[in-house]
Amino acid sequence: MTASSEATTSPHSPSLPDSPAPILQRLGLKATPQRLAILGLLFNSSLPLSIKGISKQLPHIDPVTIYRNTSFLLEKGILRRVELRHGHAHYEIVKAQDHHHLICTACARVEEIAGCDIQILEDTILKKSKHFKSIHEHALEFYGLCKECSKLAK
Amino acid sequence: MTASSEATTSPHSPSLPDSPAPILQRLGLKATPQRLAILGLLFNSSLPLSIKGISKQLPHIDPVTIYRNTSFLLEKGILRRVELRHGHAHYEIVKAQDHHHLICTACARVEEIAGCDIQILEDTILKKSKHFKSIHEHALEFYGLCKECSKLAK
DNA sequence: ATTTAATTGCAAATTATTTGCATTTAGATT
DNA sequence: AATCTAAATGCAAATAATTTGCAATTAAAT
Repeated sequence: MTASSEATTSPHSPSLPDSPAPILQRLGLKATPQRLAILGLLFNSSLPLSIKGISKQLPHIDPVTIYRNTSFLLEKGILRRVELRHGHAHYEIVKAQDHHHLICTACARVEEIAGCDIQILEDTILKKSKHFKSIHEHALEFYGLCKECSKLAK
Repeated sequence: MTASSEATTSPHSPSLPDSPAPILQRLGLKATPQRLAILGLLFNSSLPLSIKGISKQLPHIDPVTIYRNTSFLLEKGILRRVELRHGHAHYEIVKAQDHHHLICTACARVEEIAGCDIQILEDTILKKSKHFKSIHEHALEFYGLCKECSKLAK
């Protein structure tokens, strides 16, 4: 209960991850090899990963452990769940700079879109809303065809 | 095959639904009572419905039939699938004017946000993209707290 | 070295969704 | 109106994603 949180960490907003181990410490989570491996993988991935994707690269870790860790890290705000319409969840590290994705609806290609100006809309939306008080997150994905699939068109 | 499509319908884009029966005819689909009921329900709903939501209001229709019809109508562009993070799909009629949703992450409240200017971003995004040729759809949802849940805050 | 709560792995349950197949039926044809 | 046929339905069973229970293990505090 007496978490020695003497803030030796950087001064930016709550959970801007530096690297796996410090993150876990900061949250008071045990740095198990499984956790470090999962987080490490996500840190090095340029695109969101599915449970299976993680599982394939870390076959010695039980998928249940991956499920539990991802949803835990999701709650803690370290991970974000991305909807790619592939029939299962995908996760990525929450980075300082917000971004979105382009998803090919023909093949499974995903590309990151840098930058995001949506947040500036949020105040306006709330002003117009009848029932809502605050917005803490948004999801924006673009679905289309990648160049390759566009060529194979019919 | 000889669908008597003599365009008595309005002159706007491909599938802007008027009402259940005409839509089905236009697509060459049988107007079964089940289909009409499902479409009718969605037409009258101001918010996206889940399979269960539809099922509850139409208990005499087998859920499998609802699954099959929603995914069929989804492919045909009559319905859109909305991601509310409730653990299952939600569907709504595709209307002329694009819109988005506010979803309370504490209770399950959903509110519609009228209007959308995201499409004007699409060209810019494609110009910057390395692999993508076209965008035909986007999903934008805002997650936050509704006023009621905000009061019950902790 | 000891302790303990957190974490893991395995088995089994749950939930969402899909598929196979025999029966029914909307709508076209006569 | 009776007949025909492909499309659509309902039921049972399969699959896929995710969650839960519990005993065994382990990180990190003492």
